[in-house]
Amino acid sequence: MTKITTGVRIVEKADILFYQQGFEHTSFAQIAAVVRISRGNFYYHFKTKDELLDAVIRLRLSNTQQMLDDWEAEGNETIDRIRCFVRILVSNQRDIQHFGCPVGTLTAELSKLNHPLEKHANKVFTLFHGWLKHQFLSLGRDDADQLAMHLIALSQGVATLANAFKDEKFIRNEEKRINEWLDEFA
Amino acid sequence: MTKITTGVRIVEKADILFYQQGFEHTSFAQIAAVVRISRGNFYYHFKTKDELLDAVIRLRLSNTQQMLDDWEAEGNETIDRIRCFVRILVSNQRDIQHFGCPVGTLTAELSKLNHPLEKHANKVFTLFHGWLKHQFLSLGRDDADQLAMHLIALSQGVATLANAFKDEKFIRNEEKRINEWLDEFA
DNA sequence: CAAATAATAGGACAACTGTCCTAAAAAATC
DNA sequence: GATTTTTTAGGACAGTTGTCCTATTATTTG
Repeated sequence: MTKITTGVRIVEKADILFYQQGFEHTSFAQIAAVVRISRGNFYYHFKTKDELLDAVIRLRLSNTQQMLDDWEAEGNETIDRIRCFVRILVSNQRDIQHFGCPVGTLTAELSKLNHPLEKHANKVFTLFHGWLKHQFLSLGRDDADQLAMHLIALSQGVATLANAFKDEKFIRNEEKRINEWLDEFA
Repeated sequence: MTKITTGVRIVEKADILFYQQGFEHTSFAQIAAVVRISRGNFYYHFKTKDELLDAVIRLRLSNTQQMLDDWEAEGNETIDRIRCFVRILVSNQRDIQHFGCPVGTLTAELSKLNHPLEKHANKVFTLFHGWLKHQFLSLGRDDADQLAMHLIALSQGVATLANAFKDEKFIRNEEKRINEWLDEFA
């Protein structure tokens, strides 16, 4: 049982708050309150807000990579691996309705802020894209690149509308539609 | 030639800045500087930032309705009317790459802020949805509601990824894909 | 032209932001 | 147990935020 350092706890809480409230709208004071440290102590762990954001993005990259590796290791058929990706929409349905997709909303926010870490945040998208492309290539598709982009775009759109309309049925409908589309590749 | 009042100019500039920089990240001071009025004078036109946001949303609703009415009046076939909607992605390509979709990004931001005007902003989506549903109904589809949602979701996803990857070709690819999908209904 | 209304400018206000300093407490090391 | 290093708390700092007040200038109305 390894001890969880304060630095890690800060990043984990910041990760959640950035997702639920947005990066800019989340203040040091609020994170400090949630982590239960003083604002002054914050500076010891992270000198700037961007430094903290960088750590949050690295955490997300690591978590995403881990998830993709797990899907790869489960020993499913390729097409079912892709369905794992689609299933995120359903299993994270509640959060998505409340806060949208964590990847899409962060990159959108950083884009508007002209934030230097925008490209860094986009790497999460690149991770998904590389993995999906690899799957479609395994299915012998030479348009794997486009197919991967298309599938990510689809799920992004579903997340955006689910967040706007808070409609549970909509996600189910779209999941079904996507899976039917995937049947063509099986 | 009707005179453009200062109040209207404020709303128009705020509309642009909210789109390019986000609602929260845009300050009164900045809008005042762009409109070339003093910060003090701002209070005469809009008492609170939410009041200004409300006006911006009403402007967007009005502009959107106008655009939909124009598409309706152009006398095209129904399927080509729907293609008008798809074409926004291409004709607004540059802005979308820089700032994403104005509708999707605003609703996403307001959702994270838990802002009371979130539902008001969502009405722009409802406008598009109602119009698209009507078009699909004209094509005799009894799943017009779902089809309209699906098409909006698609374009939202395309906008999100185009913004993240700044990829011009991607939008073209997806436009083509959507139009091929629409061919089935012709 | 005079009176009333509309519009503007400049600044005050408290609250909050990210950042940073310093002194004290806790923990680890020797 | 003494010393060094790590971690913490509290507060200061200048800058910005949305909001609001008041005095002055334009414009319209009678």
